[in-house]
Amino acid sequence: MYLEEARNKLNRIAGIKFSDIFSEEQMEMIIKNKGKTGQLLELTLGLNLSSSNMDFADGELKSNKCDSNGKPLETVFIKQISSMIDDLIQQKEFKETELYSKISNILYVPVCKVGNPNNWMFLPSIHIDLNEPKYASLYSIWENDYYSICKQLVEHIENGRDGYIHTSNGRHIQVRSKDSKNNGKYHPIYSNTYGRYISNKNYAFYFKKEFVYDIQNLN
DNA sequence: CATCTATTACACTCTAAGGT
DNA sequence: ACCTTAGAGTGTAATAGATG
Repeated sequence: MYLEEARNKLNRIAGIKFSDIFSEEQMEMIIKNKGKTGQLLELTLGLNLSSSNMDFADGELKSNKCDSNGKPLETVFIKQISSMIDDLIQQKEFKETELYSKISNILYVPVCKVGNPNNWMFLPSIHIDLNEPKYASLYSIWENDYYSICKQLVEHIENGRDGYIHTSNGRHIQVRSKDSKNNGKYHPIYSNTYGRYISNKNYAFYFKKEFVYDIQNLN
């Protein structure tokens, strides 16, 4: 499915409260399972859940918790970094990274989660196509963020007191820890470049709230 | 310096994919 | 067929930072 098709579908259900879109059973899952809303959105748009890198044939779906005005209440998760850690350490060309392909064409969907889950709703989406002239400023921010973060990670590894990576920030993009325990253990990241573990747990790319504020101002 | 707010690190659930 | 891992989604406690 292409992003545009999903955008049309989404905008037909934007503003309708969840209890009028989802079944009682689905509503129960939304309350119990913290990650369910994004998955139900994918299913409602006609996507299949998968762990492939991209949601659409030509782009990515990103939903985020916000208030009734669309003000973001959380950072936006992008992807884990363990699979591309050596690309980051070696500062691979931004346009050739999995990160770029993931964020170069985004359908951003704010999800208003105020009060009773029955009254939650999707808000109108924002389509961010980095090739559009109006988003040229975003491209340079993200490119700068990417190389800045790469350098910060290397700095942590080579000169930090523990030799491990730590939270690294750009203007819009951030790398910070994101992992869970399995049998009491995290999932450390191993670097082939250094031939050793460079973290004690997994880390991920996130968009900071500034990203949302900026794309809202551009629209 | 006490209190409020934002950020950071960690926690949790589910699914697909891949190995045995 | 079963188990493990990675990746998608989130929530929240504790800390750091801002503010009166």
